[in-house]
Amino acid sequence: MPKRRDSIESHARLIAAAQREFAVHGVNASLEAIARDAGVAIGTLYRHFPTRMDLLIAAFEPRFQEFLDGASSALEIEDPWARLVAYLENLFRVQAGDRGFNDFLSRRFPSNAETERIHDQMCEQIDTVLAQAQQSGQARPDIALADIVNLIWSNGRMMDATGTTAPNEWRRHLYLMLDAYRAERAHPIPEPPMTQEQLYNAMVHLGKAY
Amino acid sequence: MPKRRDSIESHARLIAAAQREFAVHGVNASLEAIARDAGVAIGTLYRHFPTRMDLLIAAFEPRFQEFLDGASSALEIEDPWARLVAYLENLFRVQAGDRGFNDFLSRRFPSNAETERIHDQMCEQIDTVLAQAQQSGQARPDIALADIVNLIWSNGRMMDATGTTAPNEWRRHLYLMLDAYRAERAHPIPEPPMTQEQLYNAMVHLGKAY
DNA sequence: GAATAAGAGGAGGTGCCCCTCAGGTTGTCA
DNA sequence: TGACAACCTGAGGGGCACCTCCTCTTATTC
Repeated sequence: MPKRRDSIESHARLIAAAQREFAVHGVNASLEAIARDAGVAIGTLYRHFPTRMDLLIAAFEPRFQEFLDGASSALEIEDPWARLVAYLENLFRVQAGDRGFNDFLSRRFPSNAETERIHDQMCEQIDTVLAQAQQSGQARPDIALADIVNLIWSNGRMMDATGTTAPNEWRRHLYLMLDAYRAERAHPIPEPPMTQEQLYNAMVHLGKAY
Repeated sequence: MPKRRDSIESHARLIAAAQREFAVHGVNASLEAIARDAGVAIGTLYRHFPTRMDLLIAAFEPRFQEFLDGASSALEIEDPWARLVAYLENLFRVQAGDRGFNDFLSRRFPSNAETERIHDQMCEQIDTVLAQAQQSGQARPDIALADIVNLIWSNGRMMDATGTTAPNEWRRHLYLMLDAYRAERAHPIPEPPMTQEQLYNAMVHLGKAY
């Protein structure tokens, strides 16, 4: 918590700039560009946020809250299928147009306990909502968490391509995929889903940008 | 067409190295890394391939042939749905494990007439195969070329994440999506597909790497 | 209003990449 | 075998990004 007035201001400007830059360029956005955008020197950025992760967490905290609020509402829905749909719609809505937040949800950062906790929590929640829809016979039994994460990944790539020109395309993609998830439309899938371990490693691997 | 023996050899080594590097790092792979991998100096690379695009075309030519051969076989299948499935399975099989070729198919390079022709041809083919499966009542009528391209994009991101650790995951994803494409008991999708123009722009935009 | 500690600035070292070009090398052909 | 054109090399300039650290500035406090 900084004390000096100018320090507080720099802090706020940096967070705002980071949100803008991460939203457009993803979590690997240039820190120098963020400092420029905030109107402060690069040294000031590093004074406030020694690592990229510090800045990421500060920038996405409100967005993650937004996600949690929406998730709570969704989880109150009675019907398991409708609950799954609402949960996923909320999950993707908060990502829409924010390339960085999608990156953030797509990956794992093993060296950071705080984000690991967030991800564990989210994965567990998705797992539960999905399992309930499967138990009710509405969702096909042969899909898994990994398939949902795959959908998150796809969404990121769609943003890379469409930028801001097709801002609702995520919703089309989601509803199309939901039709694939329905039990009554299911046909056998020739490959098993990724194991938990494969999924985890893949989410980490995504961080080693290529 | 180079004449000197050493030149021919350099040429071949460069193409081989480019195939390896593009496969792992995508079409933006470092040209210096390719030269290193080929065991030639960077100047030699530029002598043989003045632009990145020249190298891309040389590197992917055989892979594209492979695709065309598989596509021909698929197109001979009688049943329109089975034809669509075979066509897509071939399309994704040739991309599997080659991040660069996926990039190549995912994008448009408006400044290069040769690749534009290739892409036009491919889009037209997909459009036809899809339309036939729709006319036969097997594929739902509310999907379009853009949805298939979306699947190509998704595939690329899956490769980013899984690398070589889950080499058959593309097949799972494809078959899941095929279930979404089936006409029987399809549910309405709340958003329209991208227009041809939006799709084209998105494919170009993907090139402006972020 | 002066002292001070916290903050801001930004030059500069390092690393990676793009691309060019001057000068040395070598395969080929007469 | 000698001459030459084609070829190869790699240093180096320009860009961008990361990150550090020394210097200067300034809000605050007494």
